Amino acid sequence: MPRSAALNRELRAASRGRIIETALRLFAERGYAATPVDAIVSAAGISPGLLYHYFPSKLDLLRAVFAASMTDVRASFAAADAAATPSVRLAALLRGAAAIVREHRDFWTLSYGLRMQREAMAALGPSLAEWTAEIHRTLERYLRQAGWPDARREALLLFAQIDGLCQHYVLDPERYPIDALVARLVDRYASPPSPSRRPRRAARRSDSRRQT
Amino acid sequence: MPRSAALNRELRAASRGRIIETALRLFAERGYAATPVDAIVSAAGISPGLLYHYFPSKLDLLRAVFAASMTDVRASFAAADAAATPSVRLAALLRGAAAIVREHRDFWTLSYGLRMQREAMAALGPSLAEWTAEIHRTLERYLRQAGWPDARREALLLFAQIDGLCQHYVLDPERYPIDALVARLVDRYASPPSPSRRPRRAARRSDSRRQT
Amino acid sequence: MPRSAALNRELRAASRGRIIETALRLFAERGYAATPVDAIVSAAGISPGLLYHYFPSKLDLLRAVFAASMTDVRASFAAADAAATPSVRLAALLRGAAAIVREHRDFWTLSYGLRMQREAMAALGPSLAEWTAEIHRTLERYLRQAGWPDARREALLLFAQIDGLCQHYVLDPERYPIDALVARLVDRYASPPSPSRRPRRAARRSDSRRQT
Amino acid sequence: MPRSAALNRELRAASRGRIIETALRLFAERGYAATPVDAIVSAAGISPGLLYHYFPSKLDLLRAVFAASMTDVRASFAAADAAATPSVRLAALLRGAAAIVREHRDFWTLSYGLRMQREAMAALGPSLAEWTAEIHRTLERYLRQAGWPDARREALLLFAQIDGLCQHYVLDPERYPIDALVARLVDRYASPPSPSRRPRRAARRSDSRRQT
DNA sequence: TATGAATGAGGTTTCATTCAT
DNA sequence: GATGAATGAAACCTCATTCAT
Repeated sequence: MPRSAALNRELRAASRGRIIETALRLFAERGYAATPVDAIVSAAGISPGLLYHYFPSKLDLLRAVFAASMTDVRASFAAADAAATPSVRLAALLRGAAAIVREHRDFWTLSYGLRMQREAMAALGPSLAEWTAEIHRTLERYLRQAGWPDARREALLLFAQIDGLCQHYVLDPERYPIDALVARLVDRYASPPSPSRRPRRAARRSDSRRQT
Repeated sequence: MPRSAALNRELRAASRGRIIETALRLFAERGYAATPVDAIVSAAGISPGLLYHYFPSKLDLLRAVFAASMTDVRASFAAADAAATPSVRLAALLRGAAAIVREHRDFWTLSYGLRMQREAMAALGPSLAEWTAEIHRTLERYLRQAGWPDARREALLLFAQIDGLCQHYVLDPERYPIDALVARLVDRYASPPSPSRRPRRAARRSDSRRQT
Repeated sequence: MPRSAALNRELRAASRGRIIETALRLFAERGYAATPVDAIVSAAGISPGLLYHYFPSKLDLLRAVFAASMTDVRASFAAADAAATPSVRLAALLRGAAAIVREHRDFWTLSYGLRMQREAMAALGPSLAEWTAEIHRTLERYLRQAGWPDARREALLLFAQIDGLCQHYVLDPERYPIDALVARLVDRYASPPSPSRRPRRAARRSDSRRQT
Repeated sequence: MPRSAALNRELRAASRGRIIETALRLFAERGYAATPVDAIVSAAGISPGLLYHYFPSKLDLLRAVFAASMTDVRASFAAADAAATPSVRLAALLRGAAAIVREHRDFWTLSYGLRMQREAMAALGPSLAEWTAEIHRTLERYLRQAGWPDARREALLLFAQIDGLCQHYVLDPERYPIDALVARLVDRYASPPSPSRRPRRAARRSDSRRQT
């Protein structure tokens, strides 16, 4: 009976989904290590057995939580990449970051809380670290394409700033004016600094002109 | 006859100090919740009883760890405040942040890992949150005194950037070029943007007209 | 498919019951404070986790032990109250006390061992103290109805005597002749002292006069 | 220097005494098993080392506490024994029991709390049990000498009653009218029951006449 | 698919006791 | 005689996980 199989698939997906959502919420609130499986189980209104039916261990549940959120995150960044010009892409990336952090607040809370812990990160696999590196490379590329001098360092500075903004937003989402701040950032990075302010870098200025 | 009071003081200070140091290191490495008291105890080479002789609970130990590090942190910021002119103060603050994060890497690792967790922060008391607010106010004051427009938001941007830099440094202290990045920041914030730069936006507006 | 609800109920009742029984026995033997939870756990042949699955703490287990026994105790006293005449009721109450203490020896051992400790009693709640007061009121009522003068004090005396008997029985159940003693008490309290007996004291007074 | 030796003896006695007093008070309040040595130590204002200098273990301290109080208790009963006639001796014993329990409330609280626990009693040695048996024998002797029929059982009844009274007093010393109740008991046991009420015991009555 | 009773290793904490001085 | 830092076994309790149904 194909119908019952389909129904089963739906049930599975629903249950899995609910567990992941609940786990994400609680992990974000209390931290991964400080959240008992029982807390997730009772918040999700299921039995411990069921959770272990879907996830072999608490750590695997954490991995699933990450995987689920990362899919969305990657999609957003891919969208930014589709924009026409470098500076538009950069603006899209910055605005996208703000949008993502607002939509996936719990995920970022969890990530920020976890990323300082070597062991946990190792257990999560290299995906998060790789993603971080990728963001940095992307920023660097955008900045270079937009004509910024020393794009590597500039990317590090900008990445730190975005990361800080997102984190401060997540810490106080009600009051932190992330949109206004991102708007100002977008404005500031709309074009590379005018050469007149940095006489030292006259040489480089000519470089960037050539690239244009 | 009992041990002399001075010797007792020394013994106490030594034990307390060793416990706090060890706890800070392990909390930073594995996270507070994921670090068993026994791990601290055996790393410090003492008995569990002694730890509880000095600290009523694991949470109190965490508080003591914070208190110990915050003393140093405050001292460093106070030093920055002593500089003569606003822009020198700002530079001192930025450089001081980098210095502190390098000297107290474990402390910042721990703080960054913990600050996302409501419960833990509540248990730690308002001191950390207050300190954050104070940093922001200080930054805002320095920027305003240095003649920056919209100092409040500028302070938020700058704070986010410093925070991000420190965090990225802490994540990869061997390779992250924090000094170079802070130097660039100092340079960038050495003087407020000259009003003459504003026309750049006007220029762009005419650009977009052309595109239309 | 999950176990049937009925089977679960049985399992629960069986486990809870066995834990309570075992706890009562060990608490009686060694005292509440001197009985490790592990001793109960291994005597009951279960895991520590299961005990805490049913009782949130050792103190709650103690409360449950009390609640379980008090149910029986109350039932017995209620039965005595159903007798027809005051003196029969009194006799029933006295005999009932002896019966109860024999059937619930461990419970009384535990109570007698615990009731001297302010903290423990406070933690157990007012139920035991209230029950004591109730016994006294009941005794007083029976005695008054049976025509005893100064029933209040007489009730205190009688209560003290019953309590002492029960306690001495519990201390040496093999040899203490509680039934014979209660029989004599019943006999003695079968009817109030006849006013005609008072002259005995008058007689003695005249005796002493002769001696003078 | 004999002076310093004498001084030492005084210091010893004072320290020992203070520890015993404090221990008695705390053991009575919280129970022996539930009272940490540290509680005694800090209540007595001394160091743990000093306590162990005087008493090899917590149990030995308990033994010392018992020994100290039992000395007083025995003295009081010896005094009762010195009275001239049996009925006066009985009255003296009853009043003495009330007096002792009032003066040594903590001791009785402790004893009553402990005597239900086999292990603890065994560790305390046979002295308490022996003393109990002795009281019973003494009561029996007094009653027999005063002409009571079936003195053995009567002694058990009376002992139970005294014990109950003392215990109820100890449970609520502010309000329990122990003196009035003991007075009534004394009155009741001033002379054996008049034979007219118990025709069965006519034979014995003639015995008592002969003794008069 | 789903339940929930049950496990047991290990977590935090307590506490009787020791020992250098 | 006296101190108090230090010990370590054991106490209470938690929590990730299993398993019969």
